[in-house]
Amino acid sequence: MPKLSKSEIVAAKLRTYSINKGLKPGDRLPTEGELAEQFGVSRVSVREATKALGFLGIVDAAPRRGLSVGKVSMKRLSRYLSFHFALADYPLDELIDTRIVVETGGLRRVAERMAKDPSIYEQLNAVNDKLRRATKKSEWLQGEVEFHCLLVASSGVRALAAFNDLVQVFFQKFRAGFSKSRWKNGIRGHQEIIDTLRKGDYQTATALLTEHINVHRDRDKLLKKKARSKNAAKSGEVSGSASA
Amino acid sequence: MPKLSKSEIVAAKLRTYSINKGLKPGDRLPTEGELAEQFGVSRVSVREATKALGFLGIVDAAPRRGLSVGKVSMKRLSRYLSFHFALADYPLDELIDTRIVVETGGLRRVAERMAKDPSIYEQLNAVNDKLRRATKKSEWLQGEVEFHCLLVASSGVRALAAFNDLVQVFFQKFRAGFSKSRWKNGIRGHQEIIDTLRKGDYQTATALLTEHINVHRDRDKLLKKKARSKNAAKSGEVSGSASA
DNA sequence: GGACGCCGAATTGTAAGACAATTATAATCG
DNA sequence: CGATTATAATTGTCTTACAATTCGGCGTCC
Repeated sequence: MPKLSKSEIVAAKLRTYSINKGLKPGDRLPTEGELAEQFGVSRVSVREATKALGFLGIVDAAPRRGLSVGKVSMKRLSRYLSFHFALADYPLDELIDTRIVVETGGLRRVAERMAKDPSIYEQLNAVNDKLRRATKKSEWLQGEVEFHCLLVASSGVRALAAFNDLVQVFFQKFRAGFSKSRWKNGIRGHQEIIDTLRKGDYQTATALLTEHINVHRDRDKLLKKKARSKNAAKSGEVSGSASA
Repeated sequence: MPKLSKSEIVAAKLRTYSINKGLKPGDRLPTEGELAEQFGVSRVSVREATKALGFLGIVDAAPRRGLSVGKVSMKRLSRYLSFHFALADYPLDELIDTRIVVETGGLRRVAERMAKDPSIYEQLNAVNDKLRRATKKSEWLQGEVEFHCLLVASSGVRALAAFNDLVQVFFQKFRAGFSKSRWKNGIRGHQEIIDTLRKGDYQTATALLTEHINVHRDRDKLLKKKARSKNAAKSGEVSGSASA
């Protein structure tokens, strides 16, 4: 159990403070100086906490205006996470399992809401259309994530959607090496899924979506096999030191 | 475009630095002092950046060892999702939906793993036994959360478990007013669920668990009806400290 | 009387220096 | 050779100070 630093404690206290006061995005917080006094730490420690939270958009700071509560945006989070993907490896199998649980778990509600509100289908359709028009890989990657996030968000279960945003960000790197023929397959799969949902058949849609996500699992196995045979050839890899 | 603060610039430079050097988790970074000199800023600015990245687990810092590239963990990121939860204040219905999706979503894997490893059943059983011996409400509350967390953790999908831990915490306040007769029912429900899982019948277990969680939904409707007629003042009782 | 600009004060942003806390490495002793 | 202690390097925290930014009011000019 790692000991928490003061700035982390301050961050935690800020959270409970926000909860206690029932603060909503936009509400003002005490100034750094007041927080320092209230928490019994120096302004530096408070700053390290608020600054870190500021990176994530959780708090907003400006001179003279002071601190205020921001809105946590997964976009913001993913900005700082993005460069880390190349380095960190979360086990793909578990990520896929997670995706399947979260995405398929919302499907019944998506179908229900779709029946009441046709615009949900239209939105999903629009994203998939945009995906068809994508030419650059970056466009496609973004659209792919957007589709799956919108799908879960369409369930109306916002907590689930927030978590899913995060998972998608983690997953992004595995999508990177997809060939163009796979794109087309994926887009067809999306269309099948939302069309099936519109008919109210969420069970078939669940099977389709599960298959759609499981494609990555097969791909990963191939990659690993390749890596193994390559590794067998040269087995003396030591990572370089970091100092300049 | 908002002007970037120096610490944000430092964070960005750290990114290009890491990418250029091709660093992997565990690799060492220059010290705060060296970075400050290299980037032409004070150590304070460097610290604000590394601290923020440290919150996310992207960098790891320890005295004498210095800075190193860290491994991003779902658990770590869940801490920031908790801010999201705190600020968003989701209605109970959505939390229940979330719980159902996450907890039932893991059941198939729990059953599979249980077949291979009987100790999983034993552990769940032990927690439920402890629950039977509980006398104080606080004991029961803790045990209840422990059971549901262990259940999801038993699926072996760690990201899902991390998220579930979070949901349980936010759900806890709704459990507070349960009567003792409900306890007994809940414990019987737990037993049924794990016994059914041991038989490998995860589908029946899914139905049982869904029902078990849905009990809270009914209760909430009653409470709301009462609250409407009373139209009482709101009580915001949340106390907490930084958990380790 | 109203719009415009300017000035001052409050607050965050950045800096430098010092010391405490922690821990990896080296030195020492049995 | 192993365990223990000493040392040094590095982060963690505090204090103080000042620069940068911006909000609010005040005065001036039309």
